[in-house]
Amino acid sequence: MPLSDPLPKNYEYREVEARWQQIWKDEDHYFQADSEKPQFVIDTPPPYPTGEFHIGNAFNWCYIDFIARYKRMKGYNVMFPQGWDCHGLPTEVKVEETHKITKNDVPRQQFREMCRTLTIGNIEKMRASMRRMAFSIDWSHEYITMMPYYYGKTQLSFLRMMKAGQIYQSDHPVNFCPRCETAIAFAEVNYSDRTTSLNFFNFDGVEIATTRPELLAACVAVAVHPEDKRYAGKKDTSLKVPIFGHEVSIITDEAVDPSFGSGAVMICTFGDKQDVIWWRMHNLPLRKAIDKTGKMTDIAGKYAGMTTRDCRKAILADMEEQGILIRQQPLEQRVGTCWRCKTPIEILSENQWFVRIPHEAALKAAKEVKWYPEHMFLRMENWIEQMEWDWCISRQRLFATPIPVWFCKDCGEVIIPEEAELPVDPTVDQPKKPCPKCGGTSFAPETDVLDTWMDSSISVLHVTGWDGSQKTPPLFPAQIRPQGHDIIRTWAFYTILRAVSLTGGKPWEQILVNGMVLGEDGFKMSKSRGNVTVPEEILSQYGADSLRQWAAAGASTGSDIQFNWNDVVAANRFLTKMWNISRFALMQLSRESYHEKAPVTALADRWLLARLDQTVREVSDAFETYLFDKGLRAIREFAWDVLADNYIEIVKGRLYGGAGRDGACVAIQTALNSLCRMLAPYTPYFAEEVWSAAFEGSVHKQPWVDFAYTDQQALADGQMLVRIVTEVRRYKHDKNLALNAPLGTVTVYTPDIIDDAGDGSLALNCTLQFRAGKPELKQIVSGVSFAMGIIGPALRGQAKAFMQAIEALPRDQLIQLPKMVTVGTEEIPIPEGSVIPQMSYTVAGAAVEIITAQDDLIITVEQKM
RNA sequence: GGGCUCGUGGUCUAGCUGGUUAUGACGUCGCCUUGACAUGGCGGAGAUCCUGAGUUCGAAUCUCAGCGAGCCCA
Repeated sequence: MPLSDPLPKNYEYREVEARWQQIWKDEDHYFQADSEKPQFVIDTPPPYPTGEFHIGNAFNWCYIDFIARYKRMKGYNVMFPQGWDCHGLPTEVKVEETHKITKNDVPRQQFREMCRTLTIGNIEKMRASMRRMAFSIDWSHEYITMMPYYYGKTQLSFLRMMKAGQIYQSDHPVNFCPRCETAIAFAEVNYSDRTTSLNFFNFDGVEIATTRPELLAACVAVAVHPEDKRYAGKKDTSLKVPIFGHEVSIITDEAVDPSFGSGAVMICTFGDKQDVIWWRMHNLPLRKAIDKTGKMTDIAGKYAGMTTRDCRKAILADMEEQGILIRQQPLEQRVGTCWRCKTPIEILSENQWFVRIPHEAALKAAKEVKWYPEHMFLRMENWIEQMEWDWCISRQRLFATPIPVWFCKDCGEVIIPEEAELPVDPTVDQPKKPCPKCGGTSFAPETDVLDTWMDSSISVLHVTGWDGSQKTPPLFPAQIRPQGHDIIRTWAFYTILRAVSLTGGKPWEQILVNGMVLGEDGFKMSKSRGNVTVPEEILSQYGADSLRQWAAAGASTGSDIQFNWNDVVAANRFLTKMWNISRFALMQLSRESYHEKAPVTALADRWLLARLDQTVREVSDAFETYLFDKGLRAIREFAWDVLADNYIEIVKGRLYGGAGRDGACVAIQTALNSLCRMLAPYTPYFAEEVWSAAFEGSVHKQPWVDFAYTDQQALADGQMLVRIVTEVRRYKHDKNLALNAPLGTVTVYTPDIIDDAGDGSLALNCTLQFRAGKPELKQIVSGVSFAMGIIGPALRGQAKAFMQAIEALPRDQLIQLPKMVTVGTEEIPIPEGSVIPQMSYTVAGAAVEIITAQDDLIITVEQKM
């Protein structure tokens, strides 16, 4: 064993972490294509390359890395790929800001190139943080969605689904962000509260309340409740729209709330989602009053060209002038906003591309996946069941995967490329053949691009080796998807949908859902709140291993986790403690040679190994079910409480003294070895540093701990030994004695005699003798306790009265319990073992002093005079 | 308005398939520099387990209602 150099006094995480980062090789974590081992493929989330790896990412990746490292040690062929979900609006916005341009100021291709350059730089920065965190990523399986090799697959998946009839083009109302000038999906709509004014006005004799007067030009009907007596007989009569003058009918619909305003509502195309429902149900005409840039269209007459805001003011002013504006009142409402730019969305009817939602198949696949924690499945179920519209996948932006389609200028036919031609950019490339329908040779490119989720929702297909040549990719399905609960309805759902549509099966066997990271104040981290902590700050103050422990132990799996410096500091202290334990262990093991195969016979040594056995099982179980907090707690308890505070203190004398030293050395060596392995997934730097000082090779190449040691007697007696030590410590403390002060003869009375191999005497600096049974002292009953586990089931409703009866008995009767007791008017038998008298003792003579007197443990001391 | 999750010492947190003295950390108080560690050891104080009702012999744990928080959705 390489034990020549003692460990330095302090654990310098800065030096250690930097050093191992240099020594470890990327290849150590590569997935081996030709391996015999069972595969464990992780469908890692591809983060958006903002340039900053934030604490939410760090938290998520810690979970992934715990799993990857554990599974490797368990003998799996692990793939921990790393993707980058590049496309999207934030990068476009950043480029516009940086270059002080708008997307239309430069050629399309040049703008996209600027986006790519920015993205590459951002990825570079984030990779550095991830390496510092010691994430065991397989960099040979990195993917960047903006690269041709990836977006070609996105396009291929588009064509396949289109050919299968799962993707279609349609004129349909969609959520539209006028600021981003693009359609967005429901998943991208957020809702926020705002106060607006509800305007009551005279609509050709009917009072109408509306929050959107600017949509008057788009009014296509007025609706009332069928039972509303105020409008009885008015059904199908027509009204003249004020200001604009076109005629609309009165229709009836159950969904109108008669108690809201006047009970009559104007239907416009489109003010909100309800308008869309009515529009479709009643087959109403379409009047587009707002265009894609949020300006009024020609049908708005003199208001054309105004923004919706200006138009609202102008129309309200005109209504007032005409004397038809009755009154206005404030109204709290929730308005849909674009999740990226917070602009209120409009619902516009535009020609867009859609993916059909296969509700049943998606739900079935979602059910087949094992969810951790289980209840997260409900979120998916609720989402799928309430989806009404298909998924709008076209976007009117630039930095995204192009939709691989042209239109024949002569006949309008949709032209698609051969799969072998992919990737294509229809705004650059041309179809290779004339139009199959009319033979035309001039084409218009589809300038719309794909929703970014179209890229990221095939991550699992990409990492499992999908290239379109096979129905099921070679490594499909992946074993696990780790992700946050915020993207269940997006990434998780879309991935299931795409896997079902393209392969017919579930994408992963398991999904592990982690919580959100909240700030120290318990609120979501946000710059405006000033409660943001970045991983780099934690890394530079306490190191990666401490941050990783916070992620593991800060909250149970699935719960949101509050960031907390205390936990990071505590994690750091644990490393210090563990370091000193390791130093002590290595010092002992190298101080003098010992027999590595020596039998372990002393009680303390057997107790340590039996407790280690328990710990190993607990930690292994925790990893199998992804309860990382539980695993780390078990390790800490074993290392700190069992090993350091009790075991080492108890056997120190034997380690220095000589006799029985071998067994202790074997026990310590075994414990240290196991601890390093169990810590390896949590604290890879620390575990490697200690392992390399004590053992051969890399801890990360070791198999998971395979240790079994069952010894019930040692567990019980060891625990008793710990109690004895604790009691004597307390006694010395109470007597203001130093803990190593000599104590004369201490006698321990327990039901069965304990053989501590002389450890107790050395540890407590006294002559410790063990006796079975009870001492010759004056016994008194100080109280009584009950075994509820016996009394409850045996006596049910009589339990309380029974206990009261027992407590009412004279205390001295409890030493020899009677067989029966009177409860109320009834004599009932006392169940075996149900009543436990609490004994205490007094000193008969002055010779001994009592340290403690409990039911099963009495300790006396005979002070040397 | 609906769904999900949660409410435990000053702070954060475990337990929550009902049954010893409710776990641990941070903080706090006292004692101790003992040959791994003062970034430590030992000991202590500190909890109406959000409120109310119910089920039960027994509730932090199960049920219902209320209050409050977070997330997701309408």
